[in-house]
Amino acid sequence: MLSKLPTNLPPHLALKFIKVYSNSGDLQRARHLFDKIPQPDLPTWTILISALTKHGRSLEAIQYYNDFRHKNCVEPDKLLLLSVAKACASLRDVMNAKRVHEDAIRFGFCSDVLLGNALIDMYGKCRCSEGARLVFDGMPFRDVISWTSMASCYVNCGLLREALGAFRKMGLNGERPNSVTVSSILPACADLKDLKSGREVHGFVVRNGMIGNVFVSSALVNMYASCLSIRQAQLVFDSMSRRDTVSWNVLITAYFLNKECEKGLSVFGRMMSGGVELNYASWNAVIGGCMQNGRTEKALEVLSQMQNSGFKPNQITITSVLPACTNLESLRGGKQIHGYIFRHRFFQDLTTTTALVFVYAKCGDLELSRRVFSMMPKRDTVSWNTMIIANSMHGNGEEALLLFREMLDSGVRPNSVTFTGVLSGCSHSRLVDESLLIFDSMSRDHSVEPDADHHSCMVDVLSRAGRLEEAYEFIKKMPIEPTAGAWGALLGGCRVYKNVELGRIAANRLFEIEPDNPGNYVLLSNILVSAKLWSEASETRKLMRDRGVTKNPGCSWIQVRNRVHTFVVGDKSNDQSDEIYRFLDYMGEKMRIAGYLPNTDFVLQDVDQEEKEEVLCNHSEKLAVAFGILNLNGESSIRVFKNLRICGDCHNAIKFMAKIVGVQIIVRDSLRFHHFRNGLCSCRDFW
DNA sequence: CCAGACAGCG
Repeated sequence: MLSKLPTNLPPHLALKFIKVYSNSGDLQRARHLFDKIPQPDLPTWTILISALTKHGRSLEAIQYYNDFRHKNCVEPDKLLLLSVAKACASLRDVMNAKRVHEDAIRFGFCSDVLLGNALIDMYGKCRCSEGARLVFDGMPFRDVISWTSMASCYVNCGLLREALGAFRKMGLNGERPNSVTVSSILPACADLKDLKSGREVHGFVVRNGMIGNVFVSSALVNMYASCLSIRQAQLVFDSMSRRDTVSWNVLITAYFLNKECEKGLSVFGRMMSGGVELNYASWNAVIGGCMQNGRTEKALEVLSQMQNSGFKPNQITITSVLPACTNLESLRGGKQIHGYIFRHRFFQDLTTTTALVFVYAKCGDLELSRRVFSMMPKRDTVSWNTMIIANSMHGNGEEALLLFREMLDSGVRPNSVTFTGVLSGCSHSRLVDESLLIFDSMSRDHSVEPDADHHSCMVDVLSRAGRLEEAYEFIKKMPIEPTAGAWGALLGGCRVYKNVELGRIAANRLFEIEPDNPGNYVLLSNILVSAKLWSEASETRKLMRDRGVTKNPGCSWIQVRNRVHTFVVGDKSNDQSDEIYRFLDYMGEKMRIAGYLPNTDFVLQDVDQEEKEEVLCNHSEKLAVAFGILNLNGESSIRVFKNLRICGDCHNAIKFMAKIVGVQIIVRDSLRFHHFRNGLCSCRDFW
């Protein structure tokens, strides 16, 4: 067909045909015809470029615009620049945005409000507030749209206070905000959780009769929800005369955000039975909401419901349910979703890939985590943080530190999470001097003020290095109130280095701050027992009992093939229990020969020595490890998960087991990962 | 020429 088109048309006819084709959306023909014209005139360029933009073919529009700039001596007109500005906005193409801006200045369109507004909007979509400001400040006249575009640009750039400032200032400059302004500004109040400003805007909305606008009222519901004023959110929703899918989605999100899962689910139910059209955001809001509230099983149930309704999980769905694979510690599930991500080419997306990096790390497979990270085309603060934290969890402080330096070199700015990650990595690897340097540089070089967690990390660094007095001094000199994290770090150090005196001080503070945490009583009791202060140890346990605090039952689990097998202390409920105990007996003998001595300090019950040793053999982590070894199936490593900190005797015993059996044993306890290999643990015995 | 909801890190 194309070949049959007339060629060598006179210009006025070519323009006519290009116009017809462009308007009917047949851009293939329009382009074909255009490309044959040796010297297209301005109206022809404009027609083609604006048609391309209008039909979402922004990349082509920009290509033609650059052609136009290169080979043309014709000046662009306003309409042409407007179209290209729009194309740049939709592609967030800052480089070409600047060219359009340049041309607008060069050809004297600076004083045009319409084009100026379009340029502000373009810069806003490109997240370039400096550019937008330049245009805005240079405008001789500004209207509501100029102000709204500027405020909207600030919101896009995360400059929320500036956005609110623009909203307030425009009134002083004689421009009255319209409903678009209001719905641009409310998300800023929401993100800032600034209920006061939000109410102020709400008042403005009521006074100006904008409440009937569905954009405005949905934004109000969202604002109240973000500020955790769920009743207000519901009231606004109830008062709405007209509601669309987004209004409902916002209300669903509101309840999940306020931790009211059942209400969120029931709103979703009412939405479905009321015949309101569902979209991806509706499903994702429910699935994501369940995930955020720890309702993993429910999330997966809604996921299959979603698929049954003909919605294929999209990038956001996948990113929301990925953490389910860490909640269940299901590496296999993670790999399945990885396949899905790969097949659907969700790989370019930073958020999705970052979530995957984290899932692999949390499932215990740091190698896979590294591999996904290394394939990421670009990385932002969160993705670097994730990889740093992954290494810290696995006890690779040196690598965490290297990644941190690499992150700085690549020009990505660290935030407070970055430092928590690096510092905790340092503490696990005993990198004391390095972490002191980094701690000092936080505020000075990176304008991140150390918070309570960072201080706790430093106490941990010093405590694990055995510098307990220094750690205590550090706590005493802290500019902020020491948290349970700080005292807990000191107490942990006291356990490792058997320091009774400081252990008592730390524990007594902890008994005040978090009287219900059983771990603190257990730790102090362990310290006292190892110092042979039996009566004081039993006093501690009595204190715990008197306060009605009970030790959380320890439990360990391991996934073999598709099933998760769970063990508690002395568990005999597993199908292979007999085999497990026989194996542990046999192992015990071999371990003793290799030099293993049971450490009964970790037994809390008042029983005699022989019984104590027996109780040790029963610990859930030992049972799970034994089960794993018995079901290796040719794998060279096993992964065990435990809900509490690993017991010291088990830690020692597993080192022997890993050496004797010749496998890698990975145990994730409540704090970190331990990689046991060849008689050693990656934590270098500072668990 | 200006507006909304759903996703990642301790």
